[in-house]
Amino acid sequence: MPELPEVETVKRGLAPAMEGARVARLELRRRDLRFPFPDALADRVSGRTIVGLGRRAKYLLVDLDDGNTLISHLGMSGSFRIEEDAASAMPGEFHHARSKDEKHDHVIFHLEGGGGPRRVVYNDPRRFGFMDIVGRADLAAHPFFRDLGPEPTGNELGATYLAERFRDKAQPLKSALLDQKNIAGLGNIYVCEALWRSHLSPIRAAGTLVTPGGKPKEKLSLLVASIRDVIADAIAAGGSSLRDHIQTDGSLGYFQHSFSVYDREGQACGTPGCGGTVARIVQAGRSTFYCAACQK
DNA sequence: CCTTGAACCTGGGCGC
DNA sequence: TGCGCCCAGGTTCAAG
Repeated sequence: MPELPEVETVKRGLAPAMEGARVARLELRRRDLRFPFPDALADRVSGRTIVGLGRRAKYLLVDLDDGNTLISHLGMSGSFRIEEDAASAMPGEFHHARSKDEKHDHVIFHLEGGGGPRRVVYNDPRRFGFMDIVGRADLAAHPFFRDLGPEPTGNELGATYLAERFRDKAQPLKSALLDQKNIAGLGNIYVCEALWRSHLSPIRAAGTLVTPGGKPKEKLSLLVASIRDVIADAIAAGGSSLRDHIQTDGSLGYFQHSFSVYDREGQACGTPGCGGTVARIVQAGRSTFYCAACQK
């Protein structure tokens, strides 16, 4: 589920509980998620102190005091939650609501220091998530990160860069934006939303946003601005939260209420004066939502 | 090189 | 109540 804004929200939610804490024990409740856990993962994390949390694309990074970084990807259905000790636990209804999923609690950080003993629990019904551990110096060269494009936040992403990547590409915009080598962290939801905001069709060839000389057309600059805006808005809203994704404090996000096209097939397009209807098509095996009337 | 499709896995929703 | 089918935020392979 989690695209960049959700992972960023998870990171911010976990930081108070994890940063500066000592991992008394890392508990692995099975031998794998999508991939087998790396050798001796529990031993390599247990006893270490967490010096900070980070994020790259859709990856959560847990920096340890021995120079290693635990890498966590939440796949489609991964989530973290914080459990304080029983004395200060949430009311019964909350416990009841989550108890049925306990069989999908796969990794538990038993933490201590800077407050009472507590647990950070990784839950992932579909087990598309994965974890690895690597020395900080080797992070950028790790296969997960080596080919990633720039973050769509701040000023890292620019129209000139994207023009280089899109030049002469017949690939549809939807697929080009989902490709993590072009931009890191976008997923199905925010690609649909960014294209709608910039009035660009998901079917349109990426190369049509570049001049014959290789410069970004104005439309491409607008797309870059839309991508930055939609990501910033989603982070500001606390990340969206659909179905099985629950934020670390147990509450649901609310940005899904402001989706303009995603999961809105058949509804009226929100572009002022458009009057079109949101359609659902399938591209590369995945749903695309857009308005054919105003996205060209 | 490019693009598509299947695979990984469970659960929710819907039609019957 | 239940069965069967389709769908879901991501990534990685294999195949054409």
